[in-house]
Amino acid sequence: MANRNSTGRGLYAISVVAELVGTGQQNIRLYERRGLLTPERTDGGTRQYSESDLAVLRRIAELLDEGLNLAGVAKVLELELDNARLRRQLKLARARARSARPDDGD
DNA sequence: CTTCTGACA
DNA sequence: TGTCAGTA
Repeated sequence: MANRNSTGRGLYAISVVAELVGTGQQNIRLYERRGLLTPERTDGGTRQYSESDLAVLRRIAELLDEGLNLAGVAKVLELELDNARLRRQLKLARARARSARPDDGD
């Protein structure tokens, strides 16, 4: 598996993510400039990409391939994050309702 | 490794 | 507009 730090996230340098995603380092830096992702930085300023950053980059490649421009990709990513947050919230709310009212399940 | 600039489809 | 090469 990938290298792991104390927080349990695998870390990658931009050169390796570029090869994994199949794009150039320059493009990945541009995506960051456009607000599509925000990788960690070392004290020296070097980008450290996590496993989730890698997933986002693969998603970006997918959306670009479908014909979206970077502005559109940024919107989709934002909405997908909101959607994931809402799903987690709904799951919790359902669990609370279930325990408070046992005879009326889903 | 970083940033910026310019050429190309 | 996004990608890629070259540079400081």
